[in-house]
Amino acid sequence: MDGSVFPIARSTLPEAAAERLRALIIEGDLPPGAKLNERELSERLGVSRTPLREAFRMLAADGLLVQLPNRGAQVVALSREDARGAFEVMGALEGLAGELAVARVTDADIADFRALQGEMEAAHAGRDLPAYYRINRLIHDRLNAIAGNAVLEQTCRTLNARLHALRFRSNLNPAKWDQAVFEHRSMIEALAARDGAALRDLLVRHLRAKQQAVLDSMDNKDDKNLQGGKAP
Amino acid sequence: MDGSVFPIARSTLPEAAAERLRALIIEGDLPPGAKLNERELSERLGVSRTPLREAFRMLAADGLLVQLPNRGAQVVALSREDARGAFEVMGALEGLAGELAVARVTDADIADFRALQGEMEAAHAGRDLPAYYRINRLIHDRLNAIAGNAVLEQTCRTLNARLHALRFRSNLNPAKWDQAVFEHRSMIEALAARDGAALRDLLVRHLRAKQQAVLDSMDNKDDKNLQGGKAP
DNA sequence: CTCTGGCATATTGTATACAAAATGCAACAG
DNA sequence: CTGTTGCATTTTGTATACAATATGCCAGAG
Repeated sequence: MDGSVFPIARSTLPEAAAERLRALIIEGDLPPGAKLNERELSERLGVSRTPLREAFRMLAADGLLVQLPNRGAQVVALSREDARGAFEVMGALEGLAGELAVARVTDADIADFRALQGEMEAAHAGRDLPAYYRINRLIHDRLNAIAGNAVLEQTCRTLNARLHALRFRSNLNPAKWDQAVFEHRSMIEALAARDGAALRDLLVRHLRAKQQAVLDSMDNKDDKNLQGGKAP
Repeated sequence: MDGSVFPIARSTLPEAAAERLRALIIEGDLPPGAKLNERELSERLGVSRTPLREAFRMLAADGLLVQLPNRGAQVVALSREDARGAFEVMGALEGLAGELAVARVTDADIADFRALQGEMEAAHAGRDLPAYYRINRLIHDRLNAIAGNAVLEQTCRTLNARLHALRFRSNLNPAKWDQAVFEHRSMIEALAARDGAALRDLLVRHLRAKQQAVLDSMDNKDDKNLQGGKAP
């Protein structure tokens, strides 16, 4: 036997249910504040209440649901403050990822990043927002992977899930989009120069800009009813 | 009715079980790598398997347990790399807390911190390690609270639970203890001076020192068997 | 008309029963 | 003696039944 394991994707029912619910929440199919009826959901998902409840616990731990004793689970309604806080934390984490990545990045990695940056700029030029988001995510995930810190990676993934429901609704305005693409280019240069402090700084600023975009869109009246946030 | 809610501490069985298990794990009563038999544990805790399994999901989300499909749950055995990673993330988070706290800290808060610092130094002088740890935790929690970021606070709390099982075993050597107390004094001065960058830097270094202490103790042969880590 | 109390219903919480999978052991073949 | 196969047992996974709690409605008092 060689050392490599071969974990067959043997997903349990609670995990599968959680994944499905996560998608429904992020997609906006289950809107913020929605109350989740156990019986109804278990029938819709084709599982019994027991594994569904375990799925609830998982999603609650991820911060996607809140569970009130004897009153069931509901989709979390992020307040403006929550969103602000989550982006602040995300900034610190991605900043750390940058610092760590600098110490481990290879020339091959940098070549890959430049290629991804090219794709991103093509998506930007073609005004292909979904492709932009996809590549953007790829780049950030890749950076996290290179950082070589499993705890960091998992924490980021969890936080990202929480933010996705928000970020997808922020209709990136052209000026901010241009700026974001430019920032990405600078980030890759800092990485190539192995300048950890600069990269960290860029990442923190980058996240701060995303935060501002999302907060602005939350202030927008049209979006407000979708969020159901606590703030008046 | 006034706006303040009065949530009667009405804990559900899964929550109570999770809390109890968390204590058992952190206390070392359930050592790293220990396999958790559902039937046996449910009898010991006096609950049925259903709420116990929900407790497992919660603790797994906190990173205190790992659940293998059809093979049950076991207490996580943090590898050296995991511990390193968790401290790195903790450093970034506490650094952020420091930066944020600077913007919101009041003079009254600073007076409180100085008082706590006094207690800490007394504990240090009296070689009262438990008291030191208690006050240390109080100070860090307080800083997080002042930072005013709920997501940050929750993330820190989760990570801390994971690290506690390790930190309690690191037998702080005198030189490092002296150093830690000194660092705390500097931190409070930076806070009083509202110097966010300095405070962040101090916190990151402080965490790095703690990390080193724990990693050293993990390298110590005596502790190794207690950890059951993956690394050889 | 509004508020309170109590009942009927719906929903969540917990225990238990049954199904599926893993584990350990023993018998057997090589 | 070693390794493998199949069975018995144990353990986990899921469904369901029952208990406890919350919710909503209606009647009646003020």
